[in-house]
Amino acid sequence: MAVVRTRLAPSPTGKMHIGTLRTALFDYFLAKQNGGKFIIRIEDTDQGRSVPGAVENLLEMFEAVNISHDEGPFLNDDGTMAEKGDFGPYVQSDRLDIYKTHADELVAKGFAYPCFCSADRLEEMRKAQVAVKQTTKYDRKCLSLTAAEARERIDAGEPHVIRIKIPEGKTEFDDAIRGHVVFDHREVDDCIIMKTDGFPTYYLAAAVDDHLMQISHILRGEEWVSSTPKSIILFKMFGWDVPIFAHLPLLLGPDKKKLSKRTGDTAVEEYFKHGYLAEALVNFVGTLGFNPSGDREIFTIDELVESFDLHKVNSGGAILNMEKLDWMNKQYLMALSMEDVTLRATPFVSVEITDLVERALFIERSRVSRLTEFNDALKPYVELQTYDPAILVWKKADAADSCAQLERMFALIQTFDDATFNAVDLLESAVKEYITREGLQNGNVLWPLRVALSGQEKSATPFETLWVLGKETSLDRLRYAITALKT
RNA sequence: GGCUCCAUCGUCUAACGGUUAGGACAGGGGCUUCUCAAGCCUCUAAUCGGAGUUCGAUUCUCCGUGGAGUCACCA
Repeated sequence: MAVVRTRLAPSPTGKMHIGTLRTALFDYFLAKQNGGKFIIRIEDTDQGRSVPGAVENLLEMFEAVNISHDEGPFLNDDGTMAEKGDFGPYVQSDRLDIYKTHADELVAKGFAYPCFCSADRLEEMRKAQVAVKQTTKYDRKCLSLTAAEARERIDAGEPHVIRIKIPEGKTEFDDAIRGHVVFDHREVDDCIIMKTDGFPTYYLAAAVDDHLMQISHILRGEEWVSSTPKSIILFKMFGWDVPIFAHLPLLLGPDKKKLSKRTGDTAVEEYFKHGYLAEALVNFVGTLGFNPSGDREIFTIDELVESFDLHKVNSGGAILNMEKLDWMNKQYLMALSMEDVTLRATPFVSVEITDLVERALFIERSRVSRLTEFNDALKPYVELQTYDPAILVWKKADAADSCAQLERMFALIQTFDDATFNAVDLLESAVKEYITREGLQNGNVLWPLRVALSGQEKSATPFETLWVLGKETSLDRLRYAITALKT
């Protein structure tokens, strides 16, 4: 098989879209699996829509999800950008002369023609076509111009565009995901390939670059299938080999329509802000429309690279199941080491990161779904929240018993050494041995102990809480609870 | 509306033409248990409809139906 070269060709019009991430992932899977290259190319041919900082944001997101490209723009440590790769430049606005040359070539060959129609005329024309239920497409008014006439008007400085002259016939192609697709050219518009401002449109720029950059597989969203004939026609006009097309199923909102800002979060950045881990997001998005099969749900990125198969990609759109993302995020959270939890949670936490906070984060990581929940989860550890002393009493006991148990615990815990306080399981066995030795019931002891330590009816185990708080704070809280029960 | 694509539990999905149609999320019940979380067990829940091919269709073909995408000097 020839060298696999995939490319992601985003337009810098805002934050990175979650669908863009999925396409990027599949590009990456396919390239890595075949020892190929993954290229990023910036499609900024619409000057009006380009947003400053969008490329930087895109590259930052790539860094965040830990997938790297082989060619294209890269972010330097100082925030400036540089390019890597032998097929640059990788930003289309730096390639204008290339497109101009190619457009001229098509005009010279009679495959394309200048058009002087105004936006107003075009609109009128479309209205008329819609009125008689015709396909809306350019009526080829300017095709009848002679070369001399056109030359004269261009030289006179008249604004014009270049349109491709779609030949008669039909375009057939084998989509790697969808199979055989046929389009009759009667449905294909003489679309514009060069705009008045001298910039190319997507069709021309993408075809030229995909060829020049030796792209073997074009992965893109399903919204592009209907424009595929235009791309293929261009490849053929230039006499180039046509790459393999694969149209990915759309990512849908809860309304089953193409995911938009109205119906859910579309920006990858938003998912990070909401406290999702990059690994979870990659796992989730990377298995949407593609499943390695088997009864597993959690996959590392390398496992996805290994098992990826373009031909096993679904063709139906996928609604984002946010509950499942939460569940998946939790799976990753629970697997984090103490060091990693601290690292990930720190940006979401408003209190100072102390040893106590680190321990609390480690314990709470299996009790939250998203990083944003840590801040609240931390509060009872950092500072005892006021509570009704009545909650100290276990449902099967009374206040007097609870108070007595707390006093015994106070005495017991005073005897614990540093080594015991250094490990949750040591604390647990020490307390439980005492309970057994004294012939007590777990509930009578553990419930008041835990509530006194956490100040909460629902919380982590008393042993975990002891470990987080340390001896001194633990005893303080027990003393407080005992006093509260006595008054 | 034209064109194109798509169709398995509510959602994400699995199933060489032969399975009691499997798994996961969510939901219900239970176990465990000092509470919550986790874990384990369990229940509810799907092949859009109709023809055809076949000994046998979730799977192949056709026709419906439904949904989506697209019809810009945006990508």
